[in-house]
Amino acid sequence: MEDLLFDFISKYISLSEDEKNAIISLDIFRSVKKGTILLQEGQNSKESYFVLKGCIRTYYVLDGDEKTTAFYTEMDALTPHCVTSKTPSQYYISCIEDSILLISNTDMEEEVNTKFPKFDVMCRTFSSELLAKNKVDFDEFKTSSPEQRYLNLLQKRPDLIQRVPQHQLASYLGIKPQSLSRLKARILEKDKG
Amino acid sequence: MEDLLFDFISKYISLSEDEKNAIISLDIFRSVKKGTILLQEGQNSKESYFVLKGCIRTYYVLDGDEKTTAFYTEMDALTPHCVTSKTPSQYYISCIEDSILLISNTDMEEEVNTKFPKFDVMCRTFSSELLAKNKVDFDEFKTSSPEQRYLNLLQKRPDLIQRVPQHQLASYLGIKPQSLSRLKARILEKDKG
DNA sequence: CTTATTTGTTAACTTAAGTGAACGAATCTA
DNA sequence: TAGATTCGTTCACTTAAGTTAACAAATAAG
Repeated sequence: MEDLLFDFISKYISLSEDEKNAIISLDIFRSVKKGTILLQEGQNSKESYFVLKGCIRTYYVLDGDEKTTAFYTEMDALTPHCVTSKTPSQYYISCIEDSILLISNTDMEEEVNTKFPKFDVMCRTFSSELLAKNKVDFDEFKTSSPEQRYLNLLQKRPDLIQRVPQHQLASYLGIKPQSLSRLKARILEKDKG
Repeated sequence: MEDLLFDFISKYISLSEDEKNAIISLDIFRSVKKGTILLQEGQNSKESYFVLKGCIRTYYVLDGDEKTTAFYTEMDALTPHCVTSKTPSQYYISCIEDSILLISNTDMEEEVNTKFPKFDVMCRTFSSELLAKNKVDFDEFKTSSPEQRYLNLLQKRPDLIQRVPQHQLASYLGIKPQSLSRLKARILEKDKG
């Protein structure tokens, strides 16, 4: 399982065996059961997540119902807003599949970054990459209709549509579950006709 | 005008007079006329922008019409996607008011960051802050209706509604200009009734 | 200053999403 | 495994956004 992480890191920096061992000795790999809530609304947390296997999602509870805003799957990283802002979290994070996560906390990161400065460089690169990606995703969302968003997702993350409950997928697409059902039926009709 | 920048920077790090002078000597302050196109679709650019005064917007041209995705006003920073990805830009950036911008390029930044390591630290902090902010904005967009988005904007960036053309504002809200007009009329009706 | 062009609004009509309810299928859970 | 809950879909109806067109107001161009 560590190999997955090191393969990922190797895209940014190269690590010596010593450095790899140092990371392993941090003991940050965690097996998390489906359904586990990693972060709750109102909570203050210093934990960041990196998904090695499985899927976690972020969601708000507004007027009593859940609004799913993101899914994180293999090789996705998530630093919750509350960690950077140091304010209570506005949203929940839950594990929707049995997963293997890398869970780090801010204090530990500072220590590692001091010990291995190139780690710091990697994180900086990674963060600006994520920012750019997030903006593009936002742009795509803004400039397309629910139907286009669904078709887009079918292209870019076809696995999500299979592995994620439809009602969660619906709010991720910014619509109601009934609208997603209808929209899918509409697309099927078009393909036939 | 430099003071605006240094006030902003002082929120992250403190600068000596020498360091301030070094920044000024980079000669990165630019006056830009309304209507100027800073970046075009298909272009490769290494320039990043920081708005000291005025307003710039990013927009795509899809099926022949403009889709505005963001407005950057005083103290907002923008590193276009093409700069980080090193691929041709998918969108345009234009100046919608006479503005004063700080325009830097990647090469210059590297030089400055080597000379003043604390600058590098600042950028890292700033970038992860922006990422967090961008995610929250995306979440808000996803979880709300066009009308809610408009009301939200009225709260958070009331100036935008005044200074920005309505048809650009409409696509920023993910709707057509006609829908924005209607939506505003609807809100006025409600306030009366 | 006059003419074009762009912009914002309104209106009538079409299309798609929201809402509330119903119902089988899948999935917990005891 | 029996009963309860959750989930996905369908339907009828409501509401709001998309579309096309028209027109006045503001802005730009000559």
